[in-house]
Amino acid sequence: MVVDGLTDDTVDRLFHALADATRRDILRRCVRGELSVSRLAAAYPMTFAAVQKHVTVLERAGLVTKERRGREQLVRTDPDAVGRARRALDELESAWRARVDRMSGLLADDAGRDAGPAAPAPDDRTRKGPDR
Amino acid sequence: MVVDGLTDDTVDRLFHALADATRRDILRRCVRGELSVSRLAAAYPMTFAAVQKHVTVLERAGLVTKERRGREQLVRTDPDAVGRARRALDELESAWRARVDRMSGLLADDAGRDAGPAAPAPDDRTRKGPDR
DNA sequence: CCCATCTACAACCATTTGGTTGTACGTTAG
DNA sequence: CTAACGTACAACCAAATGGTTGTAGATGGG
Repeated sequence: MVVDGLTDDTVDRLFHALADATRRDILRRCVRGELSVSRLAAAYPMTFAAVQKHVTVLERAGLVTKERRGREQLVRTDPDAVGRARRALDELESAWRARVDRMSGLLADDAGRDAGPAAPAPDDRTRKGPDR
Repeated sequence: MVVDGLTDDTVDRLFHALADATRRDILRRCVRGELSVSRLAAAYPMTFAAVQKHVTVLERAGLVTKERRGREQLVRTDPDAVGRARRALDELESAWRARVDRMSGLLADDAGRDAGPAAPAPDDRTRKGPDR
């Protein structure tokens, strides 16, 4: 399942990184000027190491970049990253809108609707999506 | 951290549900006409129970609704759900754009830039985001 | 009625996650 | 040089995740 140059794994990491309030907060904080990890860590009720891990997750998702300055490591959110998240969402939504539009046509003959599924999902057991 | 009526928990569940290729695939499949869970399960190399769990995750994230028809349970993706995901992303991005714009002003006096952080993150240790 | 189908749910297991502590290493300030 | 700071990383732990099997309750077809 690769659509727009975004691998399944990429999207997995992206959404997984976003699925945590602390990490989302780090993202918000690190756009208002890059912060060192230790300064960041001081803002949360957890250890430096824990925050460090969160930053790593964000980094592997491509949401954030680290840049060393002297002894500290500055974290900055990647502005393009949100774009990538949005594209992943768009990729999902495009399937949406197309089928929904097509469906609205099918909904016209509402009589035969409870005879069976509107679209018989033509031979879908061809082992498509999940490559995990 | 509640901004647009979207709780942290809500957003957590939303993104977590999206952070799995199988679940995203289920979403794509269930917009082209609602499918029963068993029919859905036949499309994946895993047990019915496993797929059932995935559907539950999607349901608790509000991405999908189940509707009983006879002995089968039809799964349909909620069209508004993507909107909610997008809003969550927007909420993140708005912080972005605002600060980035403000930052571009600060970047003008590039001389003093390596003396310290551009924005001193004014008293950020006020215990904001993470309620986990 | 009986049987096959679809669903629900509990119990279990391996792996991952999110957190901790502890140790080691480079860098800067005094 | 030495001490303090910022970081990296390993080891460990509890809880959640993603999967399995097994059992049991509704429902529809013959």
